[in-house]
Amino acid sequence: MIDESRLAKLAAIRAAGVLPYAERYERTHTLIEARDLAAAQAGDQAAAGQPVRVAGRVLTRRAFGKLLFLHLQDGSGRCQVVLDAGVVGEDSVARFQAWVDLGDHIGVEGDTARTKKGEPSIWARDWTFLSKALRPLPEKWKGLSDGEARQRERYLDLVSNPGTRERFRFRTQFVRAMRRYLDDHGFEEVDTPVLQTKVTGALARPFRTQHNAMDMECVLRIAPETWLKQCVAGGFDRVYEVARCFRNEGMSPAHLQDFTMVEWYAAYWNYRDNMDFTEGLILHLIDSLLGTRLVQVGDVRIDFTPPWPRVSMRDLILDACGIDYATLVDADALRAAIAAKAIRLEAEGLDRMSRGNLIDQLYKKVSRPALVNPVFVTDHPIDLSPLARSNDDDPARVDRYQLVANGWELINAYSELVDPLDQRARFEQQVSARGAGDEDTLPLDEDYLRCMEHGMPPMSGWGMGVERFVALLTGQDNLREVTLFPLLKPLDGGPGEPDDTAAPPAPAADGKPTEQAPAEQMSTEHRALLGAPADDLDDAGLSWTAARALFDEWVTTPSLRRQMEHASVVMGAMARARGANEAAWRVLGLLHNLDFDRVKEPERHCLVAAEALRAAGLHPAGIHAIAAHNDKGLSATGIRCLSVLDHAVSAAEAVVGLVHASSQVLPSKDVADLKLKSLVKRFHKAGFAANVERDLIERCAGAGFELEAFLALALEALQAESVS
RNA sequence: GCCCGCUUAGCUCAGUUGGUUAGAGCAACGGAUUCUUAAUCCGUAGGUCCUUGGUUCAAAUCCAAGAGCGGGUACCA
Repeated sequence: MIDESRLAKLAAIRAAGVLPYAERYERTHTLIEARDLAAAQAGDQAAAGQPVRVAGRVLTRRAFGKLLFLHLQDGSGRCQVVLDAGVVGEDSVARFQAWVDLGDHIGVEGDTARTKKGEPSIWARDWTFLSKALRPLPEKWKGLSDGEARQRERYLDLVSNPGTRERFRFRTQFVRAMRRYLDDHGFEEVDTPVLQTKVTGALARPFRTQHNAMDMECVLRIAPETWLKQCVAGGFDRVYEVARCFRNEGMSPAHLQDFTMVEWYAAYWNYRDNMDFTEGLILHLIDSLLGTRLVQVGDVRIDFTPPWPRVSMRDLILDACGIDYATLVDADALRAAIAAKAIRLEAEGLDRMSRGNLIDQLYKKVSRPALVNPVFVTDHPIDLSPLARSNDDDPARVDRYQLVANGWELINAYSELVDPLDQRARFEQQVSARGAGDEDTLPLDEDYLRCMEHGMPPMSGWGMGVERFVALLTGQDNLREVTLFPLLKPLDGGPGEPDDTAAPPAPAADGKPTEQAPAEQMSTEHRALLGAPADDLDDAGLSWTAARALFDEWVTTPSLRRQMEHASVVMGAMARARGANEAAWRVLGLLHNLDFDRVKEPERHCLVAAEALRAAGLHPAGIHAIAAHNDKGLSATGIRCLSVLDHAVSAAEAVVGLVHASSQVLPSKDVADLKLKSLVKRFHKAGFAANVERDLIERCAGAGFELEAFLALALEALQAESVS
């Protein structure tokens, strides 16, 4: 809800000739710099201060009539500002009281000094209005605590909860420090594709999307792995990427669908070199950013003191439950051993599960939850690692490790598989596993194989979930707490909180306000199809050329083509008269009867077109406007003529028929000879051109035109068109 | 996907066994105040109790369905 009193203040500011939204403000100090200057002074405001210019958001205010204390906050932190009528003048203080609300931004020019009570402050000599806030800040003491609000309106969380600000600052510093460390150790940062044609680099389900121009389905990457290894093949000996990845899978506190992974690869290293380097990197990050190797997450204390144990998965499981999977060579034997130990795995489809998956499930059940302090879990079974190098002594396992802490997998690393024949065999095994019903397998990647066939150096690398690590180091148990704007379902404009982006419904032709049809009256597909009404469009979503091409493809009957072209002309004139987007309005006019040649039934007319127009990219509100001109035929869908644009399309399409009919009865049959007076007369003569729907023409009122003015506008536009 | 929980003023929260006109603090508005820092004091205004339907003489409260969010679990690496 926009605050009425704030709007009134905004108006008062404007009325006084002051810009409520300033263009810029020259700062000399951040608030913390200014505060530190003041703090360094003697404890008395009489002491000569430093002149400063600062700016920030007004967070608190304590007014004593002629003396006013406030706290400003900028990116550095907070500082108290004192507005003393004896210094800035009584007018200035009064203006502040009348104009400034908590949440506004102001600039302050003054001198640093302490107050009588010793608070480091800035004594204003002048202040400047910088930006008016129309909505209030959250509670000033307790901040914003509602979890959903904190995610939906993260800016409020950031403004009012210092802990949130610090956490996201930490994330920035973490990534920055990691980049610096990698840069300092000979790594080069690259960017590889997010939009790709093949699922590659990990075992996960992708998000799918459509590439229109190339007419093909694409996927968003689940990992940058194979691209980075191709970089190494190309001669980047050490390479890394801070890679946004997308996995279309279940949500949980430890899984995001849209997350950041850092991956690096180093030529000539194996996974043991990798572990050594990783221990150094992580300790560097922790030491430089936290200053302690003890991290508290909830009740759990995690100790990063090195060296971190390196334990094979086989030993971990053996220790935890006495099962040695190395002696159990097939899935059934392992299943029997698990059953014999009365261990209950909760996963589904256990009886069909492969040996590798069973080992993985067993590890997750009996071992991983107990791993609190960092551990390198090494030597995974080969089944689950199609891109990792198999062990030279034991081909059933791979040279791989995961860094685990707090029960979370933080890093996944291996000696990379660079043998193209082995890699091809692994891919083929994946493909046959898929054939056997395992959905999450890697498809054969011929491009990647080809690269490997050209020769890759031995190498090792890893991927780290940035959110997981940052969450761990900031003591959070949910990754959303370290994601600035996590994905949330949109709220439809509920009562008291209307959708700010939707245009208000325009008055109907009779001048009474209309209401949007109840959503439940529309079928789901129609609702999706028709979109929300709008009074104007910033962008039709479809160029004139593209619209013309559709028009040529769909509309063949000459009279219909003429009618639609004329409607476009009238729409253009209406847009000009209203100062609306002429190009967009013309497109709507040209396309409004797109499917009329193909669809004759009134209850389907416009629906077929709507589908095609949506596919072509036309703005949903434009589709709504076009469909609304047949709202009688489409009444079952619940669509109604609501916005200015809706009314405009109806009026334009109908008036064209009246003008045409009127000009046809003239001796010359030329629209140039048609007089407005006669057009008006024929409008009111019901028998004349009876199938021209007069009530549609009257919808011009809903687009802001008097009837007669609208007829004049349409006539003039069509006459101008016919001469040109 | 399934199970459980939460949703009351812009924010933070009360609200008894179903019972008068749904309350408080902050924020807002009016007033007092030249050293406050969660300022204080006096006064005013602010509500679709998430939505819809039901039970009842009576619903924020009970029931049902739906929405959003959270937690668990499964799928999934």
